[in-house]
Amino acid sequence: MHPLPAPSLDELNPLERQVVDVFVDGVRVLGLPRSIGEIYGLLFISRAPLSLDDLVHRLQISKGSASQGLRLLKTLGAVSEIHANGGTERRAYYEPAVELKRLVGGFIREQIRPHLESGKTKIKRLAEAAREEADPEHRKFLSGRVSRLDQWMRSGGKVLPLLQKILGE
Amino acid sequence: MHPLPAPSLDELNPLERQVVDVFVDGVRVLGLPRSIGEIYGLLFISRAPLSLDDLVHRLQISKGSASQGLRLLKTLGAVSEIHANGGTERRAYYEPAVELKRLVGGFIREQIRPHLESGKTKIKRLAEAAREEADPEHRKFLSGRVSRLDQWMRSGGKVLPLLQKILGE
DNA sequence: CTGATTGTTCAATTCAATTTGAACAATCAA
DNA sequence: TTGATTGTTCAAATTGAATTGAACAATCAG
Repeated sequence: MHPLPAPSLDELNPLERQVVDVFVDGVRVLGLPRSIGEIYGLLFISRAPLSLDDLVHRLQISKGSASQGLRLLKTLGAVSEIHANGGTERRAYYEPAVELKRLVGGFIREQIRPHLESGKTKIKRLAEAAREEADPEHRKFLSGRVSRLDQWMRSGGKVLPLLQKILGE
Repeated sequence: MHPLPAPSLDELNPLERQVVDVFVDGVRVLGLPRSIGEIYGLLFISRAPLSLDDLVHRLQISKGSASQGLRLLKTLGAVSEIHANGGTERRAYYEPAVELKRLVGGFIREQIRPHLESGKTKIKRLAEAAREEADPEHRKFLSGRVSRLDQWMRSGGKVLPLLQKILGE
């Protein structure tokens, strides 16, 4: 009479499902893995903090995924770990950071800045390579392009703190 | 005496290779495929416009990849197609757009705005779902979270034109 | 100590996005 | 028309990133 397994009590309700989907979509735009969106999304719409096991059961993801996902979210400053009982309890629970400023700041710091930095280094090397071009006309062209690249990087560096500032209001 | 094939004349020289790598890296941050970075990068550092076949040979990518890559770059406004002889020549050549403003504008228009739009729609549906929660306390919590999401979207919408403006200087 | 609980690590697998390549259009010259 | 050239499309193959899951710490209670 019951050919299908009973629905798990852990399943997400429709609202939770929708919210999680919004975040799954959102993080894809940012180039982050789906599990990150799932985890943050569920935390975001849950009234009480959730444990790693809660996430594993409700999202039906592996412990490994949950653990790694939480680690990334922590380094992004997007979730914080709390221990009940004034920090004496062993089990950790997680809450989302919900201030846009904080989220954007963490993302910029962890995902954008490192690329800007390594970009600067590479462009220095490019500038040297361009100077070695024999033909003066072509050398001029190459230097022009390299310095444009450099200009882009500077613009990026300038705009990031501004972004954080604007989004912090 | 020559156990390895002679190096293809089409290969990128070291400077070109470096530039292409910078762009490959750059577009990955933006969530775009490697081929996009390769194509744009080579155009960026080439003095003369290149044809599709030039790209295929020098980057050693398939015609399909080159064709699709160029299409995306055109919709982003990052390359323009030119036909010699006042537009009478059949073969198309491509040049990169090198103004940061234009590049950022195209990216925002094609890759960011659509997500913001669809996000808004989803959030409207979320707001309805939240109103259906029976428990008043929990309903309050849910509405709070949904309206925070809405706030984020608005901030995003506000910040994009500002970004374009700042980078256009 | 032993067993239970909580969380991490990482090699192997899975999955999704990109790339390929062959077939197909479209345009032109002879 | 035929053949050559240029470019597009899309199913299939490839590749690389995310996920899994089992083994391994680490911490605690009894």
